[in-house]
Amino acid sequence: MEDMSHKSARLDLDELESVFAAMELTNPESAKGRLLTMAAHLFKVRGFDRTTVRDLASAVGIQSGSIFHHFKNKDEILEAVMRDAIVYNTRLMIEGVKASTTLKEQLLGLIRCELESINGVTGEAMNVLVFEWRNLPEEKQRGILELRQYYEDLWLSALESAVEQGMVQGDPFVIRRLLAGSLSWSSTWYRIDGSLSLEHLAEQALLLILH
Amino acid sequence: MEDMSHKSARLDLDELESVFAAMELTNPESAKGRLLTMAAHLFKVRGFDRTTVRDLASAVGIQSGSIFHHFKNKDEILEAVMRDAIVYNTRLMIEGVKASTTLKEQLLGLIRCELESINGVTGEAMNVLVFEWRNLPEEKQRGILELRQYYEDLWLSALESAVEQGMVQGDPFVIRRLLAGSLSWSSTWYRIDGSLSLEHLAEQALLLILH
DNA sequence: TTACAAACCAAGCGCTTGCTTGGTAGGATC
DNA sequence: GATCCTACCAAGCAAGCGCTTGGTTTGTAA
Repeated sequence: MEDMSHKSARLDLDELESVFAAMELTNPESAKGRLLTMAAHLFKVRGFDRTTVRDLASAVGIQSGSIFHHFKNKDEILEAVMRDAIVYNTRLMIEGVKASTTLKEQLLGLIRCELESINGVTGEAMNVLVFEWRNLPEEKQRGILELRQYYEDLWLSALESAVEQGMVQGDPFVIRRLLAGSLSWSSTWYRIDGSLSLEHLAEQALLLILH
Repeated sequence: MEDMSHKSARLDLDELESVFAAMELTNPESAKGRLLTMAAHLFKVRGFDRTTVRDLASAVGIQSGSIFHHFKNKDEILEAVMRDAIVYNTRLMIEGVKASTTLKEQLLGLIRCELESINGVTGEAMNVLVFEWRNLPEEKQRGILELRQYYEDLWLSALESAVEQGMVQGDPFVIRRLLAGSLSWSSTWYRIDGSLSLEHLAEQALLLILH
């Protein structure tokens, strides 16, 4: 049995770094990297279930059976996409928080980071993380949730400070959920090359929580 | 060719009423109604693709082939769930708007209505509408979008008034999208029988847009 | 040159899927 | 009491699915 005296099995920065080192999503040099990028793309536009291993294989120019040289099964591809998406963006968030001096700046930084993660280069993978969650087997969900915790803790501690200082009204947990919905949902309507800049959108989103 | 001089083919209240009369989702008397309720349930918890017609059939106690006496194919079940969910909740919204006197009250009413639609009795069907959208064939998406327009127009006109009066800051369209994300997403974390009442959540959500 | 592993191919197996078919039970209508 | 219609069953087909298998190519390093 595991020690359950802690609320959750937190992972520290070192662990995060080691997982980061194994990330392949953004590496177009390796076959596995290309497979993951294309998987993120197809999983986003068609959904996980409607994407067959034959679709994925022919999209990267190999035979369907060859996929299973790189991944044990289809679920593991989904897991890898999600894991890499989280790890990559958690690193960006940590850097963003470090770089900001005021609390307001920090909140805006977090919002901008999250908007970029879901509408920028890793957008397809993050979309898969958000909208294909149910397709991940439960045991693998737990592992991904653990990775996500680091990320969510950054948000909660920032919001707690903001509430203490009277910048934000309400329960930090509820506010985080409401805001998370707004930001995740942006991928369904926001176009990064449209007339609304991501910076303006981030400021509008910051207005939601500030009082 | 249709007349395309109008931005969208708006449907009026009479049409809405006639579609409403054919709604079966909430009718446990008819076999079709029970089928739709169970479909909404299964589509929500497993997703459309992972719900087989055999699952659905055995859940209502008939043979899998018998489903196709009521629906031409599986897609039409999804469409019917979505259509009934929209029509039912649009009616509630119209009544809510009529009943409110002040603008603030109207906004709170719209928020409460949307929260109830997605977390209350029609919650499973509304969840299917929001999260299984991609699984609906494109031609059917257009029909459902048309139904949704009435509903979205209610929101936009209320927000436009609010911006004019200085109650709300920003572009009504963007604000509506951000808020729609918050409210839709609530189904993933909010429990209607938990410690946070739906009324309190609605007030917290209203705080997001008010300034 | 040989040795070896990683990357991939060609073929197809076993299973599940949406859906079809031909038929039956039971109630309403004339 | 014959006719008809709605709601269903029992059986199964064709297609598509994830994944396996045994073998071949390709790159690397001794």
